[in-house]
Amino acid sequence: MVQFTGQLNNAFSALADDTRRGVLQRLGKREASITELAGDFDMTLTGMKKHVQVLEDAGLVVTEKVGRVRTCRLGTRKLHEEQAWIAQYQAMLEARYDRLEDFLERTRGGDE
Amino acid sequence: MVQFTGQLNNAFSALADDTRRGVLQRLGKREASITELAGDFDMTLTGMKKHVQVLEDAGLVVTEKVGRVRTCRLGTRKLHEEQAWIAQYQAMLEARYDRLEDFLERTRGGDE
DNA sequence: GGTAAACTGAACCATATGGTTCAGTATTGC
DNA sequence: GCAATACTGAACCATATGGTTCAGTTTACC
Repeated sequence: MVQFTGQLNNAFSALADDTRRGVLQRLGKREASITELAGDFDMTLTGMKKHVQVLEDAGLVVTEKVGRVRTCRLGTRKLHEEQAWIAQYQAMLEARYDRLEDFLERTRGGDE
Repeated sequence: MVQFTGQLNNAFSALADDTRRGVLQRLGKREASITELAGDFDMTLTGMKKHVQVLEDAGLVVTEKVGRVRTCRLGTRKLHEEQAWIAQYQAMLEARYDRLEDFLERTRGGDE
């Protein structure tokens, strides 16, 4: 099996934070510098830089420094694996529910 | 707006760990005691207890103690909000892509 | 050439996380 | 009643997280 788990860990933990989810939505509207993002989320440059770093490590954001400003944009990661994991989990829940239904059906048949 | 963000934080951070995702899949097959889970994941009882606590706080697992054994089962949380967040993010990416396409289309028309 | 802007890195801080051990407590079964 | 089982709680540990300040460095602009 490929090393999907590290990717899942990174992305899920990147998403487990208000500020970072906010930054993603903000970058959805328009690219932004660190300064802009720090302003929008009322945080120091250094603090925002760290969040951006986390998002970049998770592949959710790419940055490019030209001159003295670093521009942040949404990355290539589309959260397909994360979506797939959740979908598979839900399918499992469904299957369990079906088995329960089935069980109740058979039990009812036997009891009555 | 309702306080969805705390739920998202809890669930995403609960999912950002191999062991915990493993426990969820394990519990999908069959309910289990803390001892069983600790054995399956080669961890102390106390360690596993903490993971189960995190999952329980996120609503992904419910536990019930009868006699001296605490049985763990999958909870009621179906990750719909998390799935929705991801879907909305992907929709945003799509929309951006469409706008880009549109832009390129218009630019090409003007340039050629 | 000098000042301001934008970022960066190191250091620090408080708290959280993921694990352990150890010392209980409560239940079970002989 | 006693030993073993199953869990629990406190304490501890190392490292990570989310933030700060402060002291640079680089770039832009008058």
